[in-house]
Amino acid sequence: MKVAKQSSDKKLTLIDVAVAAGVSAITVSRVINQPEKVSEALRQQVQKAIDMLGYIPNQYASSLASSKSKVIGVSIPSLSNVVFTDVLRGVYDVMGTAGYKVLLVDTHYSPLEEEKMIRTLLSQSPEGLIITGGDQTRTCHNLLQKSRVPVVQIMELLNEPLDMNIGFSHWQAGYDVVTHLMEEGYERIGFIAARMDPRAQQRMLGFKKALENAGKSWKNFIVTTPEPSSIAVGGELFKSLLASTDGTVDAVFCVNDDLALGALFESQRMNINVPGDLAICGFNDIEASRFVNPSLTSVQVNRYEMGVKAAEMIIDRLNGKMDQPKVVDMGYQIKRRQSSTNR
Amino acid sequence: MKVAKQSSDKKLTLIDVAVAAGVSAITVSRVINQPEKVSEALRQQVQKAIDMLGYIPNQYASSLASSKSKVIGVSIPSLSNVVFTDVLRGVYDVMGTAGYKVLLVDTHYSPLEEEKMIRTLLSQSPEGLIITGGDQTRTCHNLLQKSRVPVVQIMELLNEPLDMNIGFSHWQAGYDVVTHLMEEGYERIGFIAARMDPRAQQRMLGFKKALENAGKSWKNFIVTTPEPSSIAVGGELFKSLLASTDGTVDAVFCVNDDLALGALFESQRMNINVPGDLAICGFNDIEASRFVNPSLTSVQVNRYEMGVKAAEMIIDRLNGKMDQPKVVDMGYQIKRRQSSTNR
DNA sequence: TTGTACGCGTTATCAA
DNA sequence: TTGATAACGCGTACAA
Repeated sequence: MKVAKQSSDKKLTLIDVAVAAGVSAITVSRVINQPEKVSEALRQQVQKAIDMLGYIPNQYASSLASSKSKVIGVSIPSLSNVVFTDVLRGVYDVMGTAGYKVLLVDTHYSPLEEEKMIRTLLSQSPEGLIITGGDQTRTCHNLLQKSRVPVVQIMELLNEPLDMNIGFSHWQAGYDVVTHLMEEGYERIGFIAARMDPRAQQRMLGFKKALENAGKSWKNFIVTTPEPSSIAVGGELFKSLLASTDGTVDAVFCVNDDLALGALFESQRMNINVPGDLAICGFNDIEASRFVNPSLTSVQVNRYEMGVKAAEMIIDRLNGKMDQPKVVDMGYQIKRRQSSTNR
Repeated sequence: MKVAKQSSDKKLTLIDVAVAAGVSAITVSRVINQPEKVSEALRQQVQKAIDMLGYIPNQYASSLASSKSKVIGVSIPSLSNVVFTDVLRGVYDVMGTAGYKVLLVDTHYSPLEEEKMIRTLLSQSPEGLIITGGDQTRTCHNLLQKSRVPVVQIMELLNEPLDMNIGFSHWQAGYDVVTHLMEEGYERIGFIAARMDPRAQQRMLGFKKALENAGKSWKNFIVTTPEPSSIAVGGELFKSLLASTDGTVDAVFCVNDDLALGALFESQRMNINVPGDLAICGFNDIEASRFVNPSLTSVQVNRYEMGVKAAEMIIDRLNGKMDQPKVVDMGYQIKRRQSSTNR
């Protein structure tokens, strides 16, 4: 026997609302999705029933029927890196107001895990995908291409984007940092990096090339570790660099600001004068870099805006605007601060 | 005319795979979801077809039919606050390995927005929900209760949890910080805070109570702003506090580490000796606090573990383990460092 | 403006 | 172990 208790265990459906409001199911559907197509009177009547019952539409049924998921998949390598969460904020803010849900996955910097995660995302029939960088597995690229879902690859400029692409040249930024240091008169420039993603690799290649172009060797002046980046690791790497260069290094390019802060704090403890005896340069320009003493030279990128733009690129595509550029260079800016100037 | 091209535009379905493998749809379904119920031979045959076609199941159809979404909803106030992303990592790591997808929403610290977001989450038929704190709207609480979805409220201990709850007492932590400062001999203790969420409020109440219990007044010793927290704002608030106390303040309890770093960096620029002339104490114990010079006293909480535990509480519930505790006190620890000791 | 019939892709149920 | 059939809850297409 079917009893229509208000707080029954059964899930509320369109039909329950329809019965309560004395209309048909499709009318309730319209009140929710295309209210302008329902007369004022009925709309209110139905809305009242919806509120009274506390009805919440079943998104699965809706998506299945309409083949519209209103879901955007996002894949980032790490949740604990402000670089990615900054971009995420931009994505969320745009997607949220545009009525899209964001399904976020964390790949832990592993292409294999990323492939698994992207399978997960695809099984949700996302209308768009925002993924980080270009080092996906071959299988993953195939899946993405076959899916025909709009994809934006973010964070770096790629040689062969799958579809759309927004980022900047990490290679050039690395090159420019070294150039800046040399212009400031530093001559023995070291490089420290922790677990390197493809973007960190690019920065390092830019670093090497700049030194080579200046006729310098980087032998013994690069110290890395497979550990993840942190302030602690930055301090350790810095000490290693000092050791491997017999203390002759006079500038350190740190592949990110966490490492740079670690190097700076460590040099403070060692009574090394920054920038007098040593220049330090970071990457990403997190807030602390601007306020620490001495303030830290770093490479600034508009990450939030990158997220916003990536989201907009997806939305434009979904709205049929096919004339938009598929590749966007966000650029970057070297913020010259005390740690590498005023020598 | 229906043609079965391999790279047709039509989406692949179970049936396409079934046809390719020469079995029925339900068998393909079983290969994917309950492989042990299919004979070895058929399983391989079907798996080959799946791989060849690059079939990806439609999660909406699956969820609709099984009324299992394998989705967990998570609601946090901010994506740009490491406090929440730390917890998130724990949630993602556990949920990921348990085969759940995480639908994450950002409420921007607004209960109204949160209500909207939680509606969104509920429309995805989540099997569990992890939400931040207890200041949801009345309507939101009703929705949650009606939904009968397992809910864990995180970050703080609540008087009346909706369901499950994990966190710690921010009030007590605030009280303890002040006690610590007084034990170290500081007597004129100030408090600075930016836009305060309920947890920051609790810390402030603990601060006030501790001063009152010591027979002290906090008049003029509290400076706040509705802006969001940042290092920059920390510096500003610190200067305001100096002004409002005529420079007599000898210790500052900052409601979080960002503000504390701002206060510290600012006092360095003003040549104020920390901890000699001034103690600084933060909250959350982010990594920088441990490494900055002088190192910063702060309140440490195992946020990652909190996320892990919250996820496990949901999963236990889903697995029918009803005997688990519904409230978990994560506790906290005051990390006494240079900024408030060695006076 | 409102309603009817049907299909979306999968799984539960039951039967073979 | 495998398969046929009927849901799942909603939206589309079309009709009234």
